[in-house]
Amino acid sequence: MTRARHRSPTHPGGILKRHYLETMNLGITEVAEALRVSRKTFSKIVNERGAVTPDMALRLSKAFNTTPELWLNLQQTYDLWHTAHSSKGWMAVHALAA
Amino acid sequence: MTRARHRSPTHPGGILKRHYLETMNLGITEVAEALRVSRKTFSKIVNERGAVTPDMALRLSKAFNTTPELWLNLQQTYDLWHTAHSSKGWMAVHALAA
DNA sequence: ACTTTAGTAACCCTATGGGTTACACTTGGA
DNA sequence: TCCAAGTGTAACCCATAGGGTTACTAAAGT
Repeated sequence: MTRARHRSPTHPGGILKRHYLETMNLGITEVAEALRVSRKTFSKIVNERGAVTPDMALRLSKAFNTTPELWLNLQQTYDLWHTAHSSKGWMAVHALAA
Repeated sequence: MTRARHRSPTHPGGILKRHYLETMNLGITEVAEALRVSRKTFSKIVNERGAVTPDMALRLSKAFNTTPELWLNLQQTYDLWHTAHSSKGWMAVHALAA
C-alpha cells in the first residue's frame, strides 16, 4: 500500500534545479535550448509549476544521460500524493476484492 | 535506460479486463458503480481508449486491494512506449552530461 | 549603462478526462 | 419470441493543462 508521508514528495523540478542545474552550472535558457523546448516550458518545471510529461522525460533522459522513468516516477509520486491529499472521492470506493 | 521492446506494453485496461473483470466475473456497470465513476469512464479504460489517472488509480487500488502505483506504473510504461515511438522531437536533444 | 538570464503574465491552440444523454447491438431469461 | 440488462460509443458540454510566442520586469554580471 501507499506509504504514509507527512510531506509532499520531491517535485522533479527540485531535483533538476539542485542536482543538475546548480551542480553543473547550467542555466535555464541553456538547458531549454538543449532540450529543444521553450524557455517557459522548462522554467515552469524547474520552478515546480509544470509537470514532466512522457515527452519531456525522454528529452531529460537524453540530456542528462538518465532513464526517462526516473523523471516520470518522480512526477508520478508527486502527483499521486497530491491527488490523495486533495480529492477524496476515491475514499468512497468500496472493495470488490478481499 | 529504456529497455527496447518490440511491442506495446500492456495497457492497464487489458489487465483489468483479463485479471479482474473476467476472473472475478464482474461487469463494467458493476465496477463503475463501485468506483463511483460513470460507466463511460470505466469502459474507456477497460477498452484501452482512456488513461488511468492518479484519481482513478486510487479508486482501483481501493476496489481491488492493490497499490495505486500498480496502475500508474502500467499506464506510465504504456504512455512512455507510445510517446517514444510516435514523436521524435526528443531524439534531437543532445547530451549535457556524459 | 548595457546585456544576459529569469520569472511570469497574457493569449492562443489542442488534447484529454469526466459527466450526461441517447442510440444500436448482443445476450440471456421469462 | 420478446424484453430487459449489459455494453460500446457517439455527440455535447465543461474544465484543466501542456506547449508555443511575445513582452514586460527584475536581478545580476561585464
